[in-house]
Amino acid sequence: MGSEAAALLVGTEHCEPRAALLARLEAGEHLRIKWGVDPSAPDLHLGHTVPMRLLRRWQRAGHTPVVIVGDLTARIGDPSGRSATRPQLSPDEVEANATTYLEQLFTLLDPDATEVRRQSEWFQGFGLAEVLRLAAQSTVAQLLQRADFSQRMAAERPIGVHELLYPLLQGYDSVAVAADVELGGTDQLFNLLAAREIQAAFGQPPQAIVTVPLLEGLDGHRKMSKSLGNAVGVRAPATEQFGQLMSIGDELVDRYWALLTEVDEARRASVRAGVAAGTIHPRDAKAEMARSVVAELHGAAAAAAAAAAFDAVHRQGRAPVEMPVAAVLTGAAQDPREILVAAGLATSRGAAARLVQQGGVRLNERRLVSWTEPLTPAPGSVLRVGPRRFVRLELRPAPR
RNA sequence: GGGCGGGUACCGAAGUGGUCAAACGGGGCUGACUGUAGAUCAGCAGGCGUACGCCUACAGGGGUUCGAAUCCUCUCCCGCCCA
Repeated sequence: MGSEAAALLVGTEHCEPRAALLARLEAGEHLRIKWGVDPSAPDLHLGHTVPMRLLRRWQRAGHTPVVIVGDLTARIGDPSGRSATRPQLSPDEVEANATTYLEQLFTLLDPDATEVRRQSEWFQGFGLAEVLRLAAQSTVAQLLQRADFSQRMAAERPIGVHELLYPLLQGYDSVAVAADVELGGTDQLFNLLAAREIQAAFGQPPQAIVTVPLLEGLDGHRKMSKSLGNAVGVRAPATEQFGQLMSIGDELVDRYWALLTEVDEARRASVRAGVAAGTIHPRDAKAEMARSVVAELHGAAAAAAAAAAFDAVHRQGRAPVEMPVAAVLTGAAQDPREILVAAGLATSRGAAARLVQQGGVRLNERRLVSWTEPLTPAPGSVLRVGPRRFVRLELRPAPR
């Protein structure tokens, strides 16, 4: 069925060569679809789940995801552009990262129907002669066409020689696993295309390539990235994810919904129309999106609970049911600053004093007006900083 | 090997002898407002001291000076150009 084949490409950006790929899919071929992961950092965010979700769709259609762990390139480290040199990781660190990475991946994919391969499998024994042979497949001019290279050249920023090699190494990965298709983010377009050349040079039929859009971060402008601080962690608690999703701008809601859930286009279209017509409040549309995204990761029940907790705190101004507990009380009068620091709500006494001065501290919902007066809070009192940081205070066990 | 330009707070980036705990932007935090942790507006933003103050900080060491992020010197690191 043509529509089934086409469904595998819904939501993708580039596809090359599209007609040929569709033909193979419609012919019922089972394809090996390659996806590379970078184990230089262990924590995944929602941006990573966009290709993961597409991979799952292909898997369910009977194709085989071939996940390549870039253990070798992660170990070398990548100074790309930044002034700070990225620390080189030890094999153990890379392995640990890879393990947590795969754990998270397999919350979406079926591990039994997934092939996991490591770059080191074929690069470990790679000799200089083979590196040179691989390098001979491309020219500097070709490699410099990659957008971020040419930009860095123009900006007189450094480009490591090994970075030039990355597209070639990734391309060789495709040779090693005989990929039929490779999936990647839009930023990977160049590397994916380069792999086609490498495969051809090694006598293999070139893979088809499919790219998915990059997810914007919570700021709505730059791509989601942990180092930019605009990411939602895959393993973050449901309440935190929900709150973060509720913080995005309205214009981002439908895009997140489309990229991060399997909610069908009809439902999204009707919500879009409702918002446009004024019959659906934009806030409610966003909440529905947030709920379905969180449900993907934590289940529907957890998502509903997160939504309820969010409403309680932010719409009704009530304290959450669950909050961290800090055993900091001595039973005697204490400097409010000490309590704030001990409860982890301030990093220093000076910072604590500032918070009080700015009117950001409440004890049992009564605003503190001065930090000079010692307090004797009863055990169980709730200390609150700002709109959403709550800590329950308890007596400290007597030191002995 | 030679020439030139750099290394400043979470990030980017000003500052080139005192008025620098260091402009400005981003990020963060607080407040007001609100439909939210969004937008907008206002404020805060090294540590210790309730204050005059002290300590630590502008890659690292040494020095000049009453006084240095700013000048000299050595070291380390980075970029560009020439070879």
